[in-house]
Amino acid sequence: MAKRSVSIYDIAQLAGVSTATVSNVLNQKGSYSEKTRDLVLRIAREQGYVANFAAKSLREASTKTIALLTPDVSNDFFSTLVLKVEGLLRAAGYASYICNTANDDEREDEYVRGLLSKQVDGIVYIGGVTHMPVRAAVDVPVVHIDHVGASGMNREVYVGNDMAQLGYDMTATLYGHGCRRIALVSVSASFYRTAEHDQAAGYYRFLQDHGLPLDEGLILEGPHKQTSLIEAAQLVNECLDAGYSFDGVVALGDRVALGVVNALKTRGVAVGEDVRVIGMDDSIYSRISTPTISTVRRNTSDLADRGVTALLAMLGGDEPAESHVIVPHEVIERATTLGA
Amino acid sequence: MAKRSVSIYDIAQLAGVSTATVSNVLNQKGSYSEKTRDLVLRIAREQGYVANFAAKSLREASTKTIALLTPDVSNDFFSTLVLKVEGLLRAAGYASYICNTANDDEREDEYVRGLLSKQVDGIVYIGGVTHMPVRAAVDVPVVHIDHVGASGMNREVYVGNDMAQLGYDMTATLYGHGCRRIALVSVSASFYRTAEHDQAAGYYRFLQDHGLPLDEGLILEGPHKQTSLIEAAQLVNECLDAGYSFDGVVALGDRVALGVVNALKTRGVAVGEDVRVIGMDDSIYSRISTPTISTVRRNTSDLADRGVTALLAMLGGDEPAESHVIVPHEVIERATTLGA
DNA sequence: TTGAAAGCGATACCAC
DNA sequence: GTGGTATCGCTTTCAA
Repeated sequence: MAKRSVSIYDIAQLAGVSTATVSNVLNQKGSYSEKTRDLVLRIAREQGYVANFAAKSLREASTKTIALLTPDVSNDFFSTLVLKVEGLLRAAGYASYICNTANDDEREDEYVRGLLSKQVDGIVYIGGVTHMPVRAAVDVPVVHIDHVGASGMNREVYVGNDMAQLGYDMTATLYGHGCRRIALVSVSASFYRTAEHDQAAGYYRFLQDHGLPLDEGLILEGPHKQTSLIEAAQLVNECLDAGYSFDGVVALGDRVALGVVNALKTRGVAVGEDVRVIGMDDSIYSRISTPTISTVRRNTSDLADRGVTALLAMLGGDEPAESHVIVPHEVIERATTLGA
Repeated sequence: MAKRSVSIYDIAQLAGVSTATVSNVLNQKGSYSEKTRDLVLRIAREQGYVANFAAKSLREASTKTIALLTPDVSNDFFSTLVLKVEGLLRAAGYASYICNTANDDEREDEYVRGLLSKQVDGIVYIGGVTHMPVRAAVDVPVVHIDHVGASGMNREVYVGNDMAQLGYDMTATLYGHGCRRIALVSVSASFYRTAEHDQAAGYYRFLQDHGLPLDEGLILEGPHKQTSLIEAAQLVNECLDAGYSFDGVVALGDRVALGVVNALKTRGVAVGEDVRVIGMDDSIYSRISTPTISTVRRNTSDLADRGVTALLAMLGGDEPAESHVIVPHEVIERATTLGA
């Protein structure tokens, strides 16, 4: 089906030289006269020559391709990360193969198996949680960016944020504005499971450090059976209907935060005054909301950058500088904590 | 760098048979005894054999891979389409190679050239506008889904909506609610250039058909230099500040609509009552807004389905049933046209 | 500077 | 039912 294209052999024939010479010219390797170079190049252009990637890969046992495994490209945060990683890799001469695992273990296995057969030179996990079965068979360098899933392979690097500290800082921000009854809202289910646990741990630690009581009624966890937005709103309503009250909300995600804000607004609560809310990821949701939502920015450029740097080092045969890279985060205060 | 994997030859040695037999067993082709089959399969499994994709592709001059070219994966509508197309192709045994062109002609050229050398079996353009230079060299089947860019190749199919009719219907919806001074807001720039022109044409035609005057002051076009959201809000403010007035807004996109709604709300206009607004794409933006935004749903499942069906037909060597497929759209009325 | 030839891994034709 | 072998397009050594 694919184009029966002109091969290096055809070019050689037309130029009256050998395939070796053509290959040299095309790859700017070895030596050749200026005359042959011009001739070969001209003919190649005239014939519309395009190198056969399969042949090249077969011969070189390398595809100059990196697989990007992400649970959900339609997620704002992940897709930004994917795009940035792709850009950096492209600049380094690597193509990216984007794989959407939909957080489905089986699908991921299938992918990884396929990727191995496709001879990808490396793998970058972006976001989500992974199980490990197939991973054992992988012997290309692997980088995890904001991805949970220890495995203990040799050429492997983790890049991410300090999620516990992040949860701590979110809580601290609210506390700084005078909040003393702070709720935690998550619609985790399985998606970010472990990462969310870390954040929750930070929240718990802050409460403890500051002598605030831990009220089980203020820990709102949804099963993530519907849109985060709807579910978060529901959790808030159930909580308030049950007679609990709070003056601050740590929302694990901007979508969740938006749901919380909407629910509060509907109940006539002055968000940013009576109740302060902070979300996470600095996504579009936090910016389009009225009032605008305070959030935590995790530097995607940094995450991508550090991850790719480590990967390229490993691809070059070097040991990466660190196997665990922590990128700093930054609290962005907006109307839901600063008030009007 | 890539795994120095067990080859078919190794399996043959260990099983004491020829590579031909191993290949047959592995591909369930030709004939072989049950005994050899079990033996070969067992050894292959034991050795963790994975077929070398490059070798296979080289030999078969086909990669069972389809390239998906989209201008912007972070766009809600496109990414949904990409995901659906990918799913359908996977089910048909094809892998997808997702390429983000960022609507950059040069980058697209680079991609297409690369794809050809990678021997993709087909190309699916999803959204956006394309120029054509490199396309001339392509001789694999091409499908355009919601994509503008005629080329006139032989194996080529267009799948999309009737954008002019869509613009017409949007206007008609507002008209049906009594609107008579209807503005058109677009932040097009180059992105959907032609598609938006079609929609605008539908809007013009409706005005004409119903004897409404065309007021140049109500045609708001932004250069798309910033977020659609911000820009749309700005356009609305400028328009109103200039003394124009309107009772309906056709927004070419839900993000644009959201910007319009926000601007109006800020100015104290009762959206859905004094001014009615309709957007397009039925994206998350139209659903999270307060008030919820009326919109036009373009059936992504249908678009993906029709496109993939046509592609598979062409890959199978058949002529596709139609070269231009128009998928119906559907107006979804919400609070911004129905009122409270 | 240039070329002949081996070989990457898998497939498929054609004998046996 | 099974196996020898040419072949896909390219890179790379080694000689000339």
